[in-house]
Amino acid sequence: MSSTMEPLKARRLYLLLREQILRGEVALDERLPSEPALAQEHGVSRVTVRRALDKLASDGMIERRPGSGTFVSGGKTSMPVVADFSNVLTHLVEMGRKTGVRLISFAYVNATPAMAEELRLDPGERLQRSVRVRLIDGQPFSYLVTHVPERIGMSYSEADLASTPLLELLERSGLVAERATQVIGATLAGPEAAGALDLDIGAALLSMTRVVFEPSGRGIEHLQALYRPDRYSFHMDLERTGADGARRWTPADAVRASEQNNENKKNTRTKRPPPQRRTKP
Amino acid sequence: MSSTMEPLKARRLYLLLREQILRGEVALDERLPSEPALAQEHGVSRVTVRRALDKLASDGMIERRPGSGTFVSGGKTSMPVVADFSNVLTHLVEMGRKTGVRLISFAYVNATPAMAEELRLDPGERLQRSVRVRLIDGQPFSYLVTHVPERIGMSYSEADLASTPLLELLERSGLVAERATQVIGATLAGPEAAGALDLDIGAALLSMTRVVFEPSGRGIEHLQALYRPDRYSFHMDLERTGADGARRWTPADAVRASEQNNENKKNTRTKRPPPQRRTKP
DNA sequence: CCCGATTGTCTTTTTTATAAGACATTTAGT
DNA sequence: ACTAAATGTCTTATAAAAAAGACAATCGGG
Repeated sequence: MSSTMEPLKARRLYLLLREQILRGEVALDERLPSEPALAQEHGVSRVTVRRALDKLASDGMIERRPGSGTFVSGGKTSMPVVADFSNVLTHLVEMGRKTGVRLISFAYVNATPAMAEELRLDPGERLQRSVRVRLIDGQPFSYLVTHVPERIGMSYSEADLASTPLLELLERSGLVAERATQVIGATLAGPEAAGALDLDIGAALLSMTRVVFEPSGRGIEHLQALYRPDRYSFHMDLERTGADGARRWTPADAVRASEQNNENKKNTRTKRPPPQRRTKP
Repeated sequence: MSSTMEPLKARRLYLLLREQILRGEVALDERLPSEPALAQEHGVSRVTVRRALDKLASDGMIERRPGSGTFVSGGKTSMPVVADFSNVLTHLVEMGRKTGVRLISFAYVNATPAMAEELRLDPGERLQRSVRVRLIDGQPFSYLVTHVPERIGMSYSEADLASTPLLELLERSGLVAERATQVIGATLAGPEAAGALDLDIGAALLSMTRVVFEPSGRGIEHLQALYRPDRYSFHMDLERTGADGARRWTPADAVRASEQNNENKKNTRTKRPPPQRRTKP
């Protein structure tokens, strides 16, 4: 299965160290082996080790102190902006108000066969296609490609799109969103998405595809969303209800945006999350 | 933000074409530009174009016909094994029965500070750490790293782990799982996960971190799961309930495993999904 | 204050990826 | 059967990444 397109050695080592750190195999604030040691251990040159460490440092995962060594610096400093889960979409609407939106492109296109099928429309039907980027604190965190049937898209303007969440626009114009399907997956960043999200090409992205239907069964919105996983993730709290025979997990809460953590590699000494644990009775 | 670790040209082109195909900018079964044309268009040599196309072909995204050209071959042939959403975990338990499990490693370790905090335990407490790979039809689709407090882990054997889902083992030994938190994100495959999941290093992975608590508030399971997004994804169907004033989206269904599609590059002519659309009334 | 070990920054050589082109093979159409 | 255009497979030259080593700058500890 592995093709000949082997990653470069530096990238390989980067991903290896990254995996170890994320998994906690190297504890927080612990010193990594020295560069010469890593070079020998992995059978590569020090230049290569250095490139891998450079990338880790720019990710904010390690901190390098000349003369002392390189140290693991708080891997997961994600702190929440919690929200309700039962209303995933509603939450997104509300969040749309707090965050900024950049409209990248806006046009009318013919539906591809695949798109038409997903929206339960006739193939070749005209669709309004818009590409937007959502920002939080001026930092992009999601890349959204939306397709809406032309006649529906006519009910709002291009300017509306840059300021108001789409679902709100749709309901405002009398449409009823009754059913929706969502698929959450992962993919690699292509040049477009990477550029819009200020990421390297080939970075990991959280993807969500959502199709919203009106009571008649016809689709009124097709959304392909790509998220920077370090700035956005899906959270849910579950509780077990019901007796032992018919036990169930019921959602209580979900979808939260992580406030970005790193971003500035030369910041004021990595703060690690407070221990805040509880002693046993 | 972009570091100096630029992807190679072949990889860059691969991700570019991949993005275009997934986004439907090149329709299904349509012919791509010829190799020389692509080379000129992107300012690279034909060898590089060729390497990018090789990778796309091994992903099953394109089909190359000597003398004719290269064609897009059904990008998303994912077909379901649907399940209920309200009981995400229950579903996983049931699915555990249908799929195979390979136990990769099994050991007792000291809790890292981060792990102890997530489980609300004392730092340094002994944990049972197990690494498993879940298979569906003999193909790996998830890589699971589980941490369980030692005394709890004692209640079952290593062999149990390879055959029975962990949550079932826990409840079988009298423990009550009352609360759980899940976080869904995305990450890049390191060497370990990539090897276990039969993927290239640097592939995109769906990640889920789950922590289960008993009524006392102490954690009894910490699961770090990595999924191959082409074989596993989270699905949910939502319905809008309630009146216009207090409209809500309520989940109806979720978590499904896609039956794998490609995998064998030399298979019996790519079958494309049946059109199966509906005509308007 | 010095010593040893570390990261930071060069240079030079070797290895690998890419570029450029020639030519064979397959296919669809005339 | 022939032709035009496509992929498949080479060869050789160039550009870029990696290896190997030297040396300076910084830090911590004895």
